[in-house]
Amino acid sequence: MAIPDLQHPAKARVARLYWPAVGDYLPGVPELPEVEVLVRSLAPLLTGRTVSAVHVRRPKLLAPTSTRQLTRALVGGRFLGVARRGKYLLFTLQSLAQPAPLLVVGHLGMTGRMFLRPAGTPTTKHAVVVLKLGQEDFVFEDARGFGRFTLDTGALGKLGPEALGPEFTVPYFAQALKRSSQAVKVKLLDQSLVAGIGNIYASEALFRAGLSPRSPARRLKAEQVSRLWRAIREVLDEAIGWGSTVRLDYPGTARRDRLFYYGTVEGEFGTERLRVYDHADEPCPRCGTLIARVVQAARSTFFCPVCQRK
DNA sequence: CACCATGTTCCTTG
DNA sequence: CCAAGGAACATGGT
Repeated sequence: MAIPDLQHPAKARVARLYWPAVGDYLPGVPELPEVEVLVRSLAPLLTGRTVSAVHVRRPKLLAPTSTRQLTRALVGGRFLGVARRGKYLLFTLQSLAQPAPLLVVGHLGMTGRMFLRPAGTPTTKHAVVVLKLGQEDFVFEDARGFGRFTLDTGALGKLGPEALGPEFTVPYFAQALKRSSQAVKVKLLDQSLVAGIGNIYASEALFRAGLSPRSPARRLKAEQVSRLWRAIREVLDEAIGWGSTVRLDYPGTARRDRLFYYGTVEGEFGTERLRVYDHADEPCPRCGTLIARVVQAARSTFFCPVCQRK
């Protein structure tokens, strides 16, 4: 299937902010590419910095770690690095409390954000954790509270291979899909099968591969599995590339957070990126047929009924 | 005001 | 034990 030209869409539109300023929330949730871009931007800002104090505003998001445990572990600690596993952020620190490097596991949930801001800035309404780093504060805020910031690493063990990693191979993918009668779209969201894909890029990958989201996973032919595997890597790689080419301004003022893009609202934030997600009843960029929206496993799926026949 | 959106976890059912 | 399906969680937006 010919891959439509993403860089020069026939009908250029302007995107809306992926993570707008607080008080201006729009649909959209961070997946692997957004977390990767965030990790790359946070790593140089945090590495080497020492935590002088910890303020916990919403202890629930640390569970099962207590405020006291997190504080004891982090105060006096020094950041060694920031990495990513699936949609999780991994912060490693040299703690005063123990000789071995300490791992803090973060997750943005649906509305989480992490950024640095000058020390002394008033705490925002949805702040979960604030780490004092001398001249600056590292802030994790989350309006809806599905995110995490914890010493508990249990969730990591349940993750399948990284979507962009060497262990996610075509043979592995084919084997994993063969075991399920569920729709392929639903399986793409299964973090134990492959880690990092969420609702947005699942629809995008299936569109790129020209496959129906409703095909039962085990019915895909070898050639279709290969195409989907390739589409997943391309879609995620491209999204990371877009994010990392954008200047990384951290929030503080509205309209300066330019990290992530998607959507169709007119604005000054860049060019439309996504081809089917949230585009119900708009023309398919490839054939012009109206994009359909269906619900699978209680999540919206967007696809072109013509380009993505069973 | 009722309902929607969403990632993850937990619970139930087969 | 596993696969599948659905509820629960939380809360701003519509």
